[in-house]
Order: sequence, then structure tokens, then C-alpha cells
Amino acid sequence: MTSNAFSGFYHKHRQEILYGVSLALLLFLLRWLELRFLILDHIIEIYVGAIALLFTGLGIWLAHKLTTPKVETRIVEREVFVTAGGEFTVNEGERMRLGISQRELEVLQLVAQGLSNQEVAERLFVSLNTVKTHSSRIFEKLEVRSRTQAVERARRLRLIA
Amino acid sequence: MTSNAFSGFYHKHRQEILYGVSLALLLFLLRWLELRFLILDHIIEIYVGAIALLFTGLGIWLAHKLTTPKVETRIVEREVFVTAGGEFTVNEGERMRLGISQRELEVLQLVAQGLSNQEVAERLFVSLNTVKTHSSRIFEKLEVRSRTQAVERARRLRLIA
DNA sequence: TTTCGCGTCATACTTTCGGGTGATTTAGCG
DNA sequence: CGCTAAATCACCCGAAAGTATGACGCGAAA
Repeated sequence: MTSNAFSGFYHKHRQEILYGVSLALLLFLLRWLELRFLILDHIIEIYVGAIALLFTGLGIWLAHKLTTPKVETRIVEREVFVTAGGEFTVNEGERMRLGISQRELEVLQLVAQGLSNQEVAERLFVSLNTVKTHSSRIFEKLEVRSRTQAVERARRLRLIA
Repeated sequence: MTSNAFSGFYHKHRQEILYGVSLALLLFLLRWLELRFLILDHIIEIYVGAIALLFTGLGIWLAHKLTTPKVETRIVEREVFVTAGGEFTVNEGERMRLGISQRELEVLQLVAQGLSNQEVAERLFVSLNTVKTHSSRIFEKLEVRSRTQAVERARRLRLIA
């Protein structure tokens, strides 16, 4: 359990941990080097310069690792095949026969486009409950039990495109 | 002329110049500060740490400024009308492009027929969880969030009849 | 041999769906 | 006017769908 928790934590924060550890190591190294530099302390500019360069590099590396890269969108057109033998017309006869109202058909069309009930509600400016009621009635009239079946059936009956 | 040349040079290499100048200034500042640190030279770790942090930040900033933006191809669908009213064939190219496996396509087909996850599981002799995993992957690859959307999209791409 | 994609399964959780029931309002119709 | 269909909304509840994460075996590719 604990090992799992630790390994999880480690994987999530690998970058930070490595960074912290390496920084600590570096400071330690510098502390040790310091003894020499106390003697010839006029070389401190070089020393500082080296550190500056080193950590600049580290910063760049960090930025590369941690930042989401800038994206430049390039748009490529791609064909999508559509079986269009002609214009689609709602099978009014079938609609009437099944007693599906205009509003219900609207809901059905939106559902067929993959919208959730909530999204349909927002699109039609009605409440979620209303959409649920409509879709329930649709299911009854189409004699199905789910939205996916409803769409399938409605397509066959040419109630929707 | 010279002023123009200089301004052109400046504009092209503003980043580098600013970086160089600020680095020089910083070194100068440090040289000045050094006098104090020679007295209380035990604070050198703090001093080094500060420099490290500062230049890490500078590196990050530099990286941000200098990275070339990565290109992200965004695909726009363009409708192409197909006269084929006859038999259906799976758009293999599209399937390959999206990396949808055969098994995933099977699940997708059954889902498109209006079957529930449980029914798909029984039909394929696998567990409910397996079907869920497959459909999740399908959703990722088709970039959708629900089975209804997946079916809609798959139809457009001619992955299913 | 190691790596990788695929298929399989699981657990735990959140969100969405769908069923059941009832209520109100509005418009049309006899 | 009463009646009815349609549209609207509400509350509850269980089932289904979807998310996140991890694990395991297996065969092909590197």
C-alpha cells in the first residue's frame, strides 16, 4: 500500500523530485568547492558565471519538459463520404402513423446528432426534465428502450436523415 | 544608414542583446555585492542559491521566448458525395488512420445496432468491463464522449453501415 | 530480450439515462 | 363551456453508461 502510494507520488512528481535532488547535490558540491575558492577568491566571477550558465541551461531544460508546447494550427481538409442520393424528406406518413409530434421529432433529430439530454435542453431552451419526457414518449412510440435504438429505428423509418 | 543597420540588427537580436546586457549588469552587481560577502562569507550558499534560482527563471523565460511553436494539424471535414447506393464497404483507410482495431470496430458495429454494453458483452462472449474498455478507446479515437456521437461519427466516416 | 499494441478483466467512482408518476398551461375543437 | 392533445416541468430511483486507473497475457516487432 505505502509502496504503491509512494510509487504513485513519485511518478506524478518525478520532475520536481529530480530537480530538487539535483539542486541539493549541486549546492553540496559547491560548498565543497568553496574551500578552494576561498583561497583564490578573485575567481569568483568565473564561478558565478558558471553557475549562471548552468542554471540557465537547467531552466531551459525545465521549461522544455514542463510547459505545454505552443501550437500553431494548420488546417488540412479531408473528404468525408456522405451517401447523398438526393434531398432528405421526412417520412410524414410514418410520423403521423406513429403519432410523433413535431417537437418530439426535433428532440429526436438532436439526439441523433449525438447531443446529451442536457445539451438538447439547452438547444431548445427547455428544461432537462422536458427533454426526458419527450424522449420517453419517443421511445414508447418507436417501441425502443434507448436513444441509440431510437436513432437506429428512426433512420430506418426515414424519420431523420 | 548606419542607424538603420543598427536598428535592424537590434530588432533581429533583441533577445540576445538584452540577455547579454542583463547578464553583464548582474555580474557587475554581484561584483559590488561581493565586498559585503567577503565579510560575512558564510552566507555564500544563500548567494549561490539566489543566483541559481534567478538564472533558472531566466532560462525558463528564454525557453518560452525562443521555442519554435509546434504545428498541430487540424483536420476539417469536407463532404464528398458518393453515388454508391449499393453495398457498403468499410473505409479501411480511415480505420487505419484512426488506429481503430478490428475488435473495436466489432463493438462499434453492435453499439450502432442499438445494443447495450451488456448485450454486446454477451454477443462477443466477453465481460461487461471489456466492452466498456473497448468503447472508451473508441470514444477517444473518434474524439467523442458518448455512444450516440460515436455512431454518428462512424457513419460519416463510413466505418459502419 | 525488451518493447509495444491488443485484448482481456477489475474496482471504484461520477454522470447520464430512462421509467414512473403527477402537475400546470396553452391551444384547438365540438 | 368542457374536453383533449401537446408542451412544459418536477421529484424520485434504479440501471446503464462513461471515467480513471491498474493489471495480466500474448504475439509481433525492434
